[in-house]
Amino acid sequence: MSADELPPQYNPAAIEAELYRRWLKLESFRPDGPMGRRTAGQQPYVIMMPPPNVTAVLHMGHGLNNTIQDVLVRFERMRGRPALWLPGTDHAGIATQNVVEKLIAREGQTRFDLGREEFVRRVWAFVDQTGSTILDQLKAIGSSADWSRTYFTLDEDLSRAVREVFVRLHEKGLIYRGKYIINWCPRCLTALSNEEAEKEETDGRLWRLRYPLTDGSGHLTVATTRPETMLGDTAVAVHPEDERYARLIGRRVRLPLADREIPIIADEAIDRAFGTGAVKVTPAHDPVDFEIGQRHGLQVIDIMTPEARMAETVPERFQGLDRFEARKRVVQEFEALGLLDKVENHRHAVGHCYRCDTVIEPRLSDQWFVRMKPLAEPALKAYTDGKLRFIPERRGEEYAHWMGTIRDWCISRQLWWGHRIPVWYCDGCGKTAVSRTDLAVCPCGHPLRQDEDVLDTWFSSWLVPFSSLGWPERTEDLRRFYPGSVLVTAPEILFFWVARMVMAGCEFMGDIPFHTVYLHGTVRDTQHRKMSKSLGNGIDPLEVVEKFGADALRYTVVAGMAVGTDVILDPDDLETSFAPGRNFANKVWNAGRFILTNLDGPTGRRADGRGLRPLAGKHRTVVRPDELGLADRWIIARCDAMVRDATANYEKFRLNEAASAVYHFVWSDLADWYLEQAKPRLYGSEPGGDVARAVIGRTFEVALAVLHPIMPFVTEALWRRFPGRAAGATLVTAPWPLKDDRAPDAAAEREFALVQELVGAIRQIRAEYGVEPGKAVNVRVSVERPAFRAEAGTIRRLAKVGTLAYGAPLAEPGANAVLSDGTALYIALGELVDLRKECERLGAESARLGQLIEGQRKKLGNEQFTSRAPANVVQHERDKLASLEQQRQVLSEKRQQLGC
RNA sequence: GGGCGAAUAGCUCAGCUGGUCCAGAGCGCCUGCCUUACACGCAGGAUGUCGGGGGUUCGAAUCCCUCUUCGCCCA
Repeated sequence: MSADELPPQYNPAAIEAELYRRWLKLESFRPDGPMGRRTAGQQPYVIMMPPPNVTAVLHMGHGLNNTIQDVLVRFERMRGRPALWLPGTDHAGIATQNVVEKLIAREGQTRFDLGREEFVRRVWAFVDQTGSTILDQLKAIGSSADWSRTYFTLDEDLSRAVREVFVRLHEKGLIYRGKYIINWCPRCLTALSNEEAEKEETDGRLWRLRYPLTDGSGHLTVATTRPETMLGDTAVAVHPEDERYARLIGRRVRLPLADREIPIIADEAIDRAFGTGAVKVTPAHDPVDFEIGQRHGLQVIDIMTPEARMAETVPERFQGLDRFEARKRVVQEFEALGLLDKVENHRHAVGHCYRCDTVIEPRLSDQWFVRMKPLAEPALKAYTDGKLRFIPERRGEEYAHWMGTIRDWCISRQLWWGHRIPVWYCDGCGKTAVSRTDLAVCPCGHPLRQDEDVLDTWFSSWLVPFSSLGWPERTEDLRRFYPGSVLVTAPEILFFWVARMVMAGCEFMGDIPFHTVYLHGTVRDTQHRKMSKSLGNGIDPLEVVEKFGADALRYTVVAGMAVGTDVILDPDDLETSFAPGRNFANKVWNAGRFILTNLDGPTGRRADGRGLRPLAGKHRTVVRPDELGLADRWIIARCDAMVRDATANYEKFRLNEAASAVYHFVWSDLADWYLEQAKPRLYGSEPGGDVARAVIGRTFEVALAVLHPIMPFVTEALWRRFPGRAAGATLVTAPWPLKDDRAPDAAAEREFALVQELVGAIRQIRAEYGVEPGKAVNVRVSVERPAFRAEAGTIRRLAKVGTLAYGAPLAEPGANAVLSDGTALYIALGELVDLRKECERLGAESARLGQLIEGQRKKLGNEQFTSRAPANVVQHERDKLASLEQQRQVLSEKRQQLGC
C-alpha cells in the first residue's frame, strides 16, 4: 500500500495482526535477537511478567498491567539495552482445580469419583487445550514479551526448583510440620495462608450468652460473634486484672446445651473493653483461643467437619447441621432457656476465601509451614538500605510493616493440582523422608507413602525470577538476566508474591530479584467499583482492540493513569471511554498520511531518489542552518523539548506525562501549526520544499519513535512507509531519539509564539463579529516585527487576512486588540462593526487588565516580597506588570480615539 | 481499633522542589465551519469559594493543624 492509498480513517484491525506477525518473524522481542550488535555491552533490562493464571481470560487488569510493562520494556529496548520481558503462566492450584471440578460436575461427577490420578490427568488435558489462551490475548494488545522463553510453573524445570527449595529450607530447619489453627475454606476443602483469607468488613452481630455458674450463684455473660462454636468451648476467660470478675477466677460454669462444666480462667490476652470482658474459649476454632488453651492446658474439642458441618463431638440434635444453621439453633435454644442476654449489631472483619469468597473457618489441623522471620530480615533490610524501591513510595511502608510483623506461612494445600509435597512417610519405622527425587522404599524395607498434599501455588511463583531462568542449574540466562530490573504489578499481590519473591531472591540467589517495584492502580467503573465478573461491570480488552485498536486501549489507560491512581472507565460506554486513544491514533494516522504523501515532492529527494535531506551530518545534501526559517527552527526546538520531556518521564515511570508530551507535540505543535505553516512550501507554491520536507520527516519520525512504546502499531505502520526504509527494519529496535544540544532556540520559541498570538487574536475577532469563514479581513498591525514579516504568508492564510499592513490603528471604527508585547491590532470590518459593542469589548478587556495590574502592583509594592523573593521571580513579576500596563495603555488610547 | 491516601471545571483527572502555568488537559457542553491529512476533524467560546475552617509565609491548590466525606492496608 503506498502512502496515498492509506484510508482517511485509521483502521487498526486491518494492520495490527500483520505487524505483530512480522515482529515475531524478525524476533524483535528477543534480547539476543537481531539487535545484538547495538546492545552489546549494555546492562540487560529485565521484567518478569506476573504470570497470569493458566485458566484466566484477559480482563482490563491484565490489559493495564501488561501495557505498562510493555511500554517500559519497549522504551528500554529502543534505548539499546538487551531487553527481556519474560512471560509465563501460573498453574494456580485452587483456581484451576475449581474450574475443572465445575466442568466435571456438569457430567455429574466429583473429583473423588474420578480419583486423584484421573482428575489430574483431566486438569492437564484442560490446561493443554486452553492454557495458551491468555498469552495469545496478550499478543493482541501488542505485548513484546520474549515468547520463546515462556514458562509454566508446573514445567519440569520449575518443579525441580520447587523441590530444591523445599528440601533446602527443610534442611535449614525453616520448614516444619505442625498442628495449628489455620484458615480453612470449607468449600475448597483446603487450608489457606493468612494472605489468602481476605478480611472483609461485614455487618454482623454480637451475641451475649449467659453461662450459669456451677454453684447456682448466677451466671457469667460472654460475648461472641460465632455462637455455634460454644459447643466446643472448654473455658471462659477474663483478664487477670479485671476487678469485675476477679472473684470468679478459678470457679466453674456449666456450658449450656453441651452440658459440660468448664473452668473460668484468667489470661492477659483478654481485651477488657470488648463485649462483657468475659470471653468464651474454643481452642479448636480460634487462633487466640488456641494459644490460650496451650497456656492453660485446656481440652481441645473439634466440633466441625471439613465442610463446616457440626461433627459428632456435639449433642446429637446439632450433628450434621451447617455452621450457620447451627448458629441459628444455638441462639434459639439460648433464648428459650432465658440465657440469651442481648444481641447487638456489630461490624467486624470476616475472612473470606480469595478464590471462592466462602467465609473462612479457623480450623485446627496438621499443616506444613515456612518459618518466615529469618527470610524476612534480609528482605526488609534491602528496603531500609534503599536497594529496593517502591513506586509510589508509600507502598514501601506497607511492605516494611508486613515484613516486620511477619507470621509463618502455611504452604500445604489439600488439593490435587500442584506440586506435591516432597515428603515421604514410612508406616513401618515411622520415619519421614524429605527428598529432591521421588522415593519408593524406606531403608527399613517398607514401602513409602508420599504426603497427600500439594504446595501453595505461591510457593512456586515466589521463585519465578530465577526458576524461570533455569535455576537451580547455573544457566547462561540466569547469569545474564538475574537480578532483573523492575517488577510491575497490582498492589493486591504485594504480600502474596512481591514480598516473597524478594525473600526468595535473598535466600537462594543472594540478591534481590529487582530494584524497583512499580505498583499501579486498579481499573474501576464510573462508580469506582473494581471491575469484576460477578458485578458484570468488566470491560473485555479484546472487544476494545477489535473496535478501536490496541493503540487506543493502550494510550487511554496510560494517559488516564498518574502514578498511584486508579483508572476509571465506563463499561457501558466504550466509545467515550476509549475516545482519547482512538482519536489520537486517528490523528497520528492522518498526520502521517499527509506527511508521507508530501514527502514525495519534486525537490525533496536525494540524488538516488530514496530519501530526505538530512538535518545533520556530513552528507553533501545536509540542510544548512541558514536554510531554516523561523517556523523550522521553532518546530525543531519544540521537538527536542518533547524528546527531553518524554524521555525524562518514561524514566521516572510518569507514563501519563510522557504520553501527554508527545500528544501535545504531535497535535498542537506539529499538526495545528507546523504542517499548516509548511503547506505552501510542500505544494511548491513557495520555495524551500526540500527543507520543509527534511524538517517534517525528521520531527515526525522522532515523534513516532517517542510514541512507539505507548502506541506500537500505528507508529510502526507509518514509520515503515518512510522512504528509504530497509526491508527488515522495524521501529521496535530503532534507536531512541537523543536530545540535540543545537536544537533549543529560545528566540524562535518566543517569536513564533507571537505569530501564534497574532493569528489567535485575529481569529477571535472574526468569530466574535461573526465574519463569514470564507471572507478575508484587512488587518493593520502597529509594529512590523521581523517574525510577522517572516511569517506574513502564514498569518494571512491561517487567519484569512486580505491585506496585512503595518502602522498605527486607523481612526475609523474597526475591531481592535492588543498582544501581550503591546502590539496593537486593528481590523477594518466595515458595517460589521458596532461601535457600542466594540467599546464594550475594549472596556471589558481594559477592566480585566486593570484588575491584574492592581494585583501585580500590590505584590511588587510589598517591600517584603521584593527583598525576600528570588531576583528572577521578582523580575518576572516586574516584566509581567510592564506588559499588562502597556497593553492597557494601548487599549485606553484606542478607546479615547473611538470616543468610548 | 491502628496506619496510609484522596477531595481541583458537568465527568475523569494532571498540577513534581511554595513564586516562572494571572488554575490546566481529555471527554462532555455552546457557536460557526464537510477550509483537497483527519467531522475520530478545524476555528472560537462558556464553566472553578482548588471539600469546610484555622494557621505558617512576603507569597499557599501546593506546607502544618482541624473538621467533613470517600477509599486502601493491617488487626
